[in-house]
Amino acid sequence: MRNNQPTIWDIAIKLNVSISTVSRALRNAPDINPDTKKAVLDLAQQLDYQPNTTATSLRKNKTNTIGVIVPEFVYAYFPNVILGIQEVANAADYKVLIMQSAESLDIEKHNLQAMMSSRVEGLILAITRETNDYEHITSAQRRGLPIVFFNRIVDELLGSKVMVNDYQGAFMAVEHLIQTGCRCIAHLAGPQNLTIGRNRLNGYLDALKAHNLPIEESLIMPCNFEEGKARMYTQSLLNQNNRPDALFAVNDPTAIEALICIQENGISIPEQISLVSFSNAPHSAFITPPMTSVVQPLHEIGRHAAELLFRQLNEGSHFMPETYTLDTKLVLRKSTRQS
Amino acid sequence: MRNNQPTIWDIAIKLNVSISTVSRALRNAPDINPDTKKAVLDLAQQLDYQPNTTATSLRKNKTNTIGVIVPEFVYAYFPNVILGIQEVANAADYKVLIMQSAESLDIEKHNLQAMMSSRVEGLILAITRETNDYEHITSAQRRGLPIVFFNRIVDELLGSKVMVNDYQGAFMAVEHLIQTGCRCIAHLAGPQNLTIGRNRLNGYLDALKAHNLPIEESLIMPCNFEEGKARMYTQSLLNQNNRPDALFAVNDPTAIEALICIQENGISIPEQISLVSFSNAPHSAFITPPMTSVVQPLHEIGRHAAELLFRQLNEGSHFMPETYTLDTKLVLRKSTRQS
DNA sequence: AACGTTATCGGAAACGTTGCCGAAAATTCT
DNA sequence: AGAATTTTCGGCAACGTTTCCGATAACGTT
Repeated sequence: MRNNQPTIWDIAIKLNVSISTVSRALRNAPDINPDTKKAVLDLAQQLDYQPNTTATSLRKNKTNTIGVIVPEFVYAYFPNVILGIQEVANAADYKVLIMQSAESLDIEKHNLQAMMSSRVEGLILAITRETNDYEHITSAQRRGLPIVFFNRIVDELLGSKVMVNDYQGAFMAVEHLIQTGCRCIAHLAGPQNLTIGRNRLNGYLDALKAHNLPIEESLIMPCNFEEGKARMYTQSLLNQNNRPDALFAVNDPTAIEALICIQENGISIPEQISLVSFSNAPHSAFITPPMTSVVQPLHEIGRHAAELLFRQLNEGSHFMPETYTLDTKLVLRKSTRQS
Repeated sequence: MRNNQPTIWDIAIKLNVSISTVSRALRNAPDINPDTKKAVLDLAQQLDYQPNTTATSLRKNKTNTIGVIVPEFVYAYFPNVILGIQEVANAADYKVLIMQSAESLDIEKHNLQAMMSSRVEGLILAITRETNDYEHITSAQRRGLPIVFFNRIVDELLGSKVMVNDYQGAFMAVEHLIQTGCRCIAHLAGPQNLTIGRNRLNGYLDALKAHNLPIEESLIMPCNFEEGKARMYTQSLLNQNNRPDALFAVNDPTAIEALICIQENGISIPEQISLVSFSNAPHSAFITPPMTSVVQPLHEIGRHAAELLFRQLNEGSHFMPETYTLDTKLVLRKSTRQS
């Protein structure tokens, strides 16, 4: 009932040749008579023959598949990166196996096992926010699995990495807030085990220092990408005696939560509080108000990650991991004041 | 360099048993000594053995993989549906192979071939807006590939289908516009070869009729999901002598384009023009102004599609295709007037 | 005419796994 | 004790493909 697809064997008996000959005809083998080759190709076309990739994979010990594991993809960030990945993978005739870890370490481990079991030739990985134990990852690497990391990056892990200039982006964002008159700037921060979280925090801190503004620990909120945290911390910031006049959010989901909270409190943006986000959700331009945002080149992140992975696949063991840092730019919209 | 993963053969020689015994131990075969089974499992664990799924697939003629082809996934709709699909697929221990057709028939055909070549056991498919030739699809079905359609549905194709109550949703939306005082309601329509386009148009038409409003052909714009069309047609609507006082958009991307165009023309929503969309992008609530929208249960669409597919896989040839229609609801926000 | 060369092909093993079948060993029954 | 049964295991073929190796036939060379 399934499995009614023709095989090279079907072609072989129908043409009264051996399966070796059919196989030779279907690839571009040299030692084959042009006539028999044509006959095979014609019949293959007529039967709509599709080579069984599982058989080919097994025989050649090569699956032509790369894996992608992301924490989620309901927000625009990861789908857009994946788009870039698929672009270069398809061009290289590779399939892409996509899995979601749902920000759960257990699911990430499980996904990684499934990837290993599927014998993906390489992996592009953004770890979960709760991944603080890397044994499953290093073990896969010891097995010889090339891994390219992006977005969620930790120093402890070796391998190629694609990141954006988080520090510079954060610095620009906060500097913009200062230049538009904000003096009490809070940061809704990301996980500090991830460079993305640390670098954005450092950009925030250094921008304050560069402009001789004091650093208040109480203005740095550990939202950690966790749903609901940003909303909670924003509320507590709004309740503080010296209410901040600006918020710098570590990413879009965090910023959206803050936005909702601020609006629920009837506080106007940007008159009373400025808000700047870090990401590039296409809808940033349409939310109320249009959000000033540090923009990342999402497709390029995906493309570069995939290209690094394929370089590693091709160059083999003497490939040295590379870290690619892409620039960000600050797009001014209506959630911050005019300078 | 790759392929350094242990096989059952490695386990077999190390324990001085046959590979059959190892195989029996690893699955839950009955005829095996508990002691040797334990020895095998222990060693497998120690070696971090992962079964080679390509070998298993080839041997069992079963890939434990389903395919998903969608036109795009940068907008929130498809990622959310895929989430639902992955949920039930993972629970059934199936992998999900995801491809994008980028609204291109050629790519869709190419993707379908790749799916066949990968021997996916079933497919969940939303065709492109330009798919008007179904030979590649029916041919796959004749081969025995179960296909479940969603979102982009045409009557000509047989198979299970998951849709939402487009007619009812459109009717509610337009009725709401009428009840809030709109009298000249335009429709930014979808492709008429798709039921999604036709049903939403029919809901629009019948709502007008039910309230004794005239139907103007010039108010029905064939945007057809094509990028830029909605913007262009909205502009031409705004230039008309009797400018419409409401727009009903066939989906979110279309509505967003209309929104931009309206705002660029300095026309206020909803005072001068009401706007209602059909979809459930999570950001609908945050755009300027928050958009009144016909909401679809995205996860449920994915879940039902996957469940229908698995039922077909399990029940085999005597499964009769089913069409599942999910209800929509109208969420009132600020892009339409208060009634 | 005998030889070497080339073009073209078939046989067979292999990739890692499963599952049937039969064999040996261990157990139970008479 | 011998027979019958059960438990446990190994051998082997198979899934569809690739690829090495050797065989055959046709050709050209002396």
